Amino acid sequence: MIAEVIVDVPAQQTDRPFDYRVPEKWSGMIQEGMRVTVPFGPRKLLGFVVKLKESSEFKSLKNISGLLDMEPALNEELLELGHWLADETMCFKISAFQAMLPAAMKAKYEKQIRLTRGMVVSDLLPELQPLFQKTGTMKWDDAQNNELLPLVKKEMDRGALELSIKVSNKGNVKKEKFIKPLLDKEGLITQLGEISKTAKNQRCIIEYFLENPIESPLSKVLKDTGLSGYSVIKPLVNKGILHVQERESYRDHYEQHEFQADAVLPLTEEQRGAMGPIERAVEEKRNETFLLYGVTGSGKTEIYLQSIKRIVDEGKEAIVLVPEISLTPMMVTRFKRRFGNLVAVLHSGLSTGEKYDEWRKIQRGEVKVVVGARSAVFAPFKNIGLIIIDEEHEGSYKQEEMPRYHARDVALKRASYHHCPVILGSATPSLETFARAKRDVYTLLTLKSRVNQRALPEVSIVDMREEMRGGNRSMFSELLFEKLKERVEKGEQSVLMLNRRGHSSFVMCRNCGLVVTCPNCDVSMTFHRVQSQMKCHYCGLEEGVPNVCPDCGSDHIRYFGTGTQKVEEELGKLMPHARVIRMDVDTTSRKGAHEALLKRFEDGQADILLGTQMIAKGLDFPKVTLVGVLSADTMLHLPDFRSSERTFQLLTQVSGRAGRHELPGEVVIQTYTPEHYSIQLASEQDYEGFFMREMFLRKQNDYPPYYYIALLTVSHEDVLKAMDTADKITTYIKRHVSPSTVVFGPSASPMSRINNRYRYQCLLKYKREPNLAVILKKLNETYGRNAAQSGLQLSIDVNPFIMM
DNA sequence: AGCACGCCGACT
DNA sequence: GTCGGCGTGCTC
Repeated sequence: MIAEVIVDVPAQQTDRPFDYRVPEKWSGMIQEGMRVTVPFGPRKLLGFVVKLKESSEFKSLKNISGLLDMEPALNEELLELGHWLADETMCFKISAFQAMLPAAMKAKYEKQIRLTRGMVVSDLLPELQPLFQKTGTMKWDDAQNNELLPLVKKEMDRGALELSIKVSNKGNVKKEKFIKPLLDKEGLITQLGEISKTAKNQRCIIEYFLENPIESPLSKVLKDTGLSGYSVIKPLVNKGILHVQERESYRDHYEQHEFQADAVLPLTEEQRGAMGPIERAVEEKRNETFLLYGVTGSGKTEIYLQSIKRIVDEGKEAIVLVPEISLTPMMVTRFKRRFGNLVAVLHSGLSTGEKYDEWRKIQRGEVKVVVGARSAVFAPFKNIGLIIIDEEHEGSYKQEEMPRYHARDVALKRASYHHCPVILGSATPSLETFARAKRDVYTLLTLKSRVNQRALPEVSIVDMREEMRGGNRSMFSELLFEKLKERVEKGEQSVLMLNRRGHSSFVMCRNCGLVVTCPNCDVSMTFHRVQSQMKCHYCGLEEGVPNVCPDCGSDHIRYFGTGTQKVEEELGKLMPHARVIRMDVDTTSRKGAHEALLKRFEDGQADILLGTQMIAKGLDFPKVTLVGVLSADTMLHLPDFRSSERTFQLLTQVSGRAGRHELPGEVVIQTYTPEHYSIQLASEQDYEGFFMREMFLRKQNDYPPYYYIALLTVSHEDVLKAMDTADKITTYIKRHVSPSTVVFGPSASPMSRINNRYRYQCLLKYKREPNLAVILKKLNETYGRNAAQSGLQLSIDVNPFIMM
């Protein structure tokens, strides 16, 4: 038998199957989708079997050298999905396959030295013999560190030793010892009498099993008895008193938490109205896409939960995608309470091992529901009954690295394979989605009212230019400051949002106007107060703050703009009594910090929660009655056609944070452009008004959803090379596309230089471009080919989410 | 991506 | 004469 293998080399020239012979001993075991190790040139690599066949065109085949899986890592559906993903996003097949699996299943390559076949340990130099005694191999690094390489070299020249590469899983399966008594109560008591009085620890263990005569994990036994190490147990096992068995176990991130089952909430009339069509689609196994369009607080999650319940009762599985930042303990708790241990959770807070274990639970069918961020869309379920994408409009569903996929597209693809419905949920759907719902491509389900009948909060817009003219130079308008003070006095909570981290956004010389910019990226650097450092948010460069202007030598250096740190500082001055929690990338980077801060706020340990966008999503605190947006326009003027849409969505989302419970809520939006439609309409919570307005503009400018777009970015350390190549690419495209396609460029990218690489781009807008795949593939081949040598990088993003 | 092969410059 | 620079091309 012959296997076609995609090898673990992400390069243009190796992005095709290579044929290998399957050794006789594995012919019954090997299956498509399994990971294997294969010799590739002088190396040994991981590869995926994509096809099994009887014969090969190729004459001198090598053998597959090892199996890494007992079950296919990718089942038939996922294997096919991988090919589709590679085609669709223009990425290498190997990258597509790896993206669908947990990082733990990537290859770990270890150089090692091994005894040549036919050699025995005693043939070696005496110094080396003990090292090879056990396994006949040793790690290359160990040999190097212990200065053994000269000896090893000698033996290698003689042919006694040889170099080999060990290929293994990056992550490993956790094994745990389980201990149980082999004797009954009587027997244990007898043994207790026979053990010497000095063996205190052994007696302690026996006494433990007298009280708990059941099998327990070793870790539990040790913890309960306060002893440490297996060495205490071993003699008892040897005497035949205890029995030990090593078994696989799962690392459980939520081990410490207990989740009490909760009751199914009664649905409102409106919710039931939305449930009906979903239930019917589920019943009829119809591949229908729903847009569940409901204001914040309208009870979308309960609809998800009850739809999933039906699926699970029928023995089918469900995938729920949630944006990374909304995957809060609150959200997890809600699912765990309803579905207990039938839920797997996948998010970035888990360790590699924990993610691997959740994946294995899914693959083995031990769980029926997955709640997770973007990559959970690849959950290896075999019988999917429903896929849900919450906060459908969120940008985090689009992966910005190599397989540049959108989870929504993958979900729709998988749903069509499984003949199951998809629910897209949002209070502010993306224009693309809402347009499709209006054209009946998706079924629109609307939830107009909040579950508890709470009115939407009252929103005030403050014109900061007026404030400025009125002599208020602080970052708080009078209105916001008054309201904030009032809340603090009343003991109610407020949320303040500013979508910028750091202290001030930039540092400028007032004498010559120089702005401190990153030497690698041509973007202004951000001042961070705590470390008293300038940071580049794109390449991560950190530098000290200049005392004098590096250009003109003037000491009139001033900090401009406002960051979360500066707001915190000013709040401290203006309202010394208010307790503030600041939440941004800097205070939440430590694992678990995010949760801890929110918990503190929830427990009422602070009056004000100050943060960046991350506080805008999904949080639900009963005591929050005021939401302040310090500067609504920060993201409005970015060179991206979606900036209005994103501003509208963000403002609508934060506004929804206020007054979700008994107390009525208020929102204050500060802005320098109060007349802008996305700010006006967000304050009125008028999604449909915004939709109409924005659609008109998109139509005028040939943007999605009227046109599809593809963005090609060329980067090179040399400006001329980058410009020149972008020019050639643009010319090529112009010559080959159909007349209805519009090609822009080449132009400097809005981020003209990142990490010392100059960036030029070319943009295409098209309605139907039958040649697109061929053209892009061709470009990828010609310019991606010698990427390493020429230093040129070409990135192709079909349907980009961020234009920069 | 690695790694070998291979063809031209400055050295024991 | 050789060691070593990195251009070119191959890996079943």
